[in-house]
Amino acid sequence: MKIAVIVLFNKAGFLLTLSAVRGISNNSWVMEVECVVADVNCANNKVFMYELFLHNFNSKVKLTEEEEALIKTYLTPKKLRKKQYLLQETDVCKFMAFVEKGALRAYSVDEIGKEHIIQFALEGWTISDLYSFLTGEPATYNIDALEDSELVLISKAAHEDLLLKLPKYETYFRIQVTGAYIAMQKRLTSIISSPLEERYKNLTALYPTIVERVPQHMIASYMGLQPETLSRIRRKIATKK
Amino acid sequence: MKIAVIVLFNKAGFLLTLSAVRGISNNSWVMEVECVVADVNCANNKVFMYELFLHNFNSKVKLTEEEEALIKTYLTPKKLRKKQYLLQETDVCKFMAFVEKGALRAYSVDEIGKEHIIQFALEGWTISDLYSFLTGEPATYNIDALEDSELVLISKAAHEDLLLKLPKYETYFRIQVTGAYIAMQKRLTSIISSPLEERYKNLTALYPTIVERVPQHMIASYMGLQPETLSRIRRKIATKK
DNA sequence: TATAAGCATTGACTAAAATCAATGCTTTTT
DNA sequence: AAAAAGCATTGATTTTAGTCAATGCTTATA
Repeated sequence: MKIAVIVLFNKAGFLLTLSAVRGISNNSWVMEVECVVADVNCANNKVFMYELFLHNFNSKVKLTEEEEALIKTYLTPKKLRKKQYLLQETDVCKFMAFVEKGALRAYSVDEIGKEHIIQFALEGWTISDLYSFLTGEPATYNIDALEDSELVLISKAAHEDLLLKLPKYETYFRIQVTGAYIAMQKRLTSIISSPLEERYKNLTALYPTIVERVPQHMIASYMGLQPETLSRIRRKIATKK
Repeated sequence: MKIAVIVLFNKAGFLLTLSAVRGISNNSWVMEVECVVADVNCANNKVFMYELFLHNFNSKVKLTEEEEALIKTYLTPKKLRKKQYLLQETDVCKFMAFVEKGALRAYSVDEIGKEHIIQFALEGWTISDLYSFLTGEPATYNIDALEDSELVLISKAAHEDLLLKLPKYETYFRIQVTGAYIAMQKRLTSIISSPLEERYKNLTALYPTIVERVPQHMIASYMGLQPETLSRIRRKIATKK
């Protein structure tokens, strides 16, 4: 006899339903449920192995098996449900987070309560409040999950230890930060020198997945615009074609 | 008998007058000229020793005397007169430049010929088109001198050699880039989240020397504004007090 | 020393983006 | 299944920044 445990969550990650069905027949409804069960198991129970992180690392600096094993001892896996915080303003940022799966954003909140998105992070990106992480000062950014996400965390202690013990880690980090610097410089150049229409086109060309997966008002925030303005720019582009 | 050679340059660095005075008396006019002569000699002939660069390096990673000597063999001194280019768009950026003395700017030029300043570099700062420098692609920025300047150049070959031979160089570079990244992230945050008045106040608070030494229309360009707009913001701030 | 170039400021006007308000649609929640 | 929340779009209006043109001042050039 098979037992299927049916577990349903809403998108924010709250448990909605929990029930068990015994003696499953082969009608289609139950077949579907079996699929869902498998999915849930996969997302919640399967040991998750830092695959993408290690792949990313190796593509920049090739590691031996022993080095990989060493690094793994410094990593912490973490799952975040949609809307959960990884970091809140005024807390000290204790981690750098590499995204194995999902999507996060970093944003600041101004005096009148408006959110301003400074960074998105999808699979393969790293997100953190680097200033707070490195100095121990309170964070000025909030970081939260836009989708259910799987992260690899590197703590401050791990970071410092790895810098000392594994020269390849310093190389990896150097390349990583340099790339982030160059990308941000391009973004800044685009902001101060390109008309809005160009900026939006560049963004969709450079990061199509972000534009697809993230709500449009967040793209507007990332561009420093009101959602209405971005909507009008999109219409302008669409009608021109 | 003393001989004073009188050499006068205009601000762009062109030689205006060259003459010699023999048998100098002690009246005040000639005394003044003697001072100028000393100054000119100092700026043009004195061997220049990477003092600030090495000081900056040591403040991040302490070097032994031998290591200092090694690094020096990789450095090239260079003087730039005001308005001279260090780098022109479409050329490949061959150097990172550390500013010992003077002031430079990096800027892009848009389709309608407008200049957009992406970075200033005063004493102690490093300036380059990092993307072009690291990839060998044509530069997208121009870099030129705002004042007569003294630079320490690090070539691509020197950079790569030092990364391999001197781990402390990698550490220095990593810290340098990380700092630049954090500073730029703050600038970007300010752009997308603060009203103009705040942005200008922040800029003067953070980099008073830049605001003092650089013409106002260049500050406007750095902020992504028209010169008239910055002028009006300054008046607004001034009248509020 | 006279002339020209560069720069900051101001005013009048135009263009662009923000704000306010309303609608229809989809997704979530109960 | 109904109600609520989130989201994108559109229109009308206000606010803000850009553009064009002129002036006075300082610095550079011939």
